[in-house]
Amino acid sequence: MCVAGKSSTKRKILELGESLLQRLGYNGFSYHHIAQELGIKNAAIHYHFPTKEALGIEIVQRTRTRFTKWVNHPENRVKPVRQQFDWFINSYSYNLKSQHRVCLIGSLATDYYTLPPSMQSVINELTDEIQKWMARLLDHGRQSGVVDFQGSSQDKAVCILSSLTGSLQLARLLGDDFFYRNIKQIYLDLNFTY
Amino acid sequence: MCVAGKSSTKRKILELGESLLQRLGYNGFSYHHIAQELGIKNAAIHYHFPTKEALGIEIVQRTRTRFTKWVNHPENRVKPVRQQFDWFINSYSYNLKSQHRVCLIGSLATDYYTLPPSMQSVINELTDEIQKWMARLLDHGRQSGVVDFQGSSQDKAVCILSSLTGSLQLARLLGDDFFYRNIKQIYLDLNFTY
DNA sequence: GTCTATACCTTGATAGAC
DNA sequence: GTCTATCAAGGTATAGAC
Repeated sequence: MCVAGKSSTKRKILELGESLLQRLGYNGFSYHHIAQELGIKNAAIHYHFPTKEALGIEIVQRTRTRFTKWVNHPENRVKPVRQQFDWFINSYSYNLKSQHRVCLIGSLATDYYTLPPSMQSVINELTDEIQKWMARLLDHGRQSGVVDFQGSSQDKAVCILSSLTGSLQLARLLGDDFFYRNIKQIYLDLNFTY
Repeated sequence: MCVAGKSSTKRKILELGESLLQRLGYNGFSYHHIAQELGIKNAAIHYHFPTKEALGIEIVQRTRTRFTKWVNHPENRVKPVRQQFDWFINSYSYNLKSQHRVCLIGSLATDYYTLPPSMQSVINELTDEIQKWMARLLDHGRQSGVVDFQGSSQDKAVCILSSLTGSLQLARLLGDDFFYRNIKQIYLDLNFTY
């Protein structure tokens, strides 16, 4: 037992599960993958997560908690738009560098209609939260003259989030450069003043 | 037997397989799905496609053939840039309208590391061909003054392809409007002169 | 070309000992 | 918390009759 948070094993399962989910897809990884890599048995995982669904939900909620915490942290809320934007972009670059993971949302989106409804719900909420945050950030940036672009902030946010999701996936087929080209173009099209 | 092309059943399997692949992912559909929906038995599918890998490859190659044929057709090659671009965009809209399919490439990209190497190859080739075509189209469009954008044609192509791939997926979570907002923004950012 | 029957494997999940 | 043992279900694939 671990008083302050999850037991070591539980945390390891969550982290590896997240990695596998992003590397192989929800239907592409199994408890066996986890068991083998952690040197434990199938049943041990079921002790921490009774069902695969339960594991999946906690993986998503963990990501959401991380995002919400960062975004709402007083220190970060007052950061320049550029810095907040960079932080978000970097989280995608991190995925690319970590064995070419695709983003959690994209991974679950392609498997969406094979997922239990409970998982569909949590991934919806996460995505909605990110979308709204990005639209607000762009709007704020434009009003303060830091960025410039055509159209509504929401449409621009949609476009950027989509291309981040997609480029992480296509980079698997066409090479890392595909992702970095996309990033470059995104920054170019935002006309940052500094 | 069917002299001019595939037997009726084989074609039905291919079409349904493509649909299932784009709706449920490569690891999310099985021969049982196909058998049930077509009212045939498991073994009948194996007669036409000895392995799932063989089926997957032919689905991808069919898509590639369709693309190559359209793009290289003399009639289409001389079409205005705008019309060629619209055709491509519409093929994505069609996926959205067809039970929220994601694009074939995006679907296989998330499952990429669980796929047999032979499938990885064909999907790579398809994607590369599309990417190059799009870059050429944008380049041609800019030189003839039909579109205007910042940066290289290749980077812009990467950005557009990525966002199309991603928005089709995220529209499953956040609604069809997500996809259409992306389309709107893409056109806006290209500054078509007509 | 399609069927029945079946082999074999992987998967998610449970029971009960330690 | 972790193990052994086991299960039922579902997956791909094959053999052979029709």
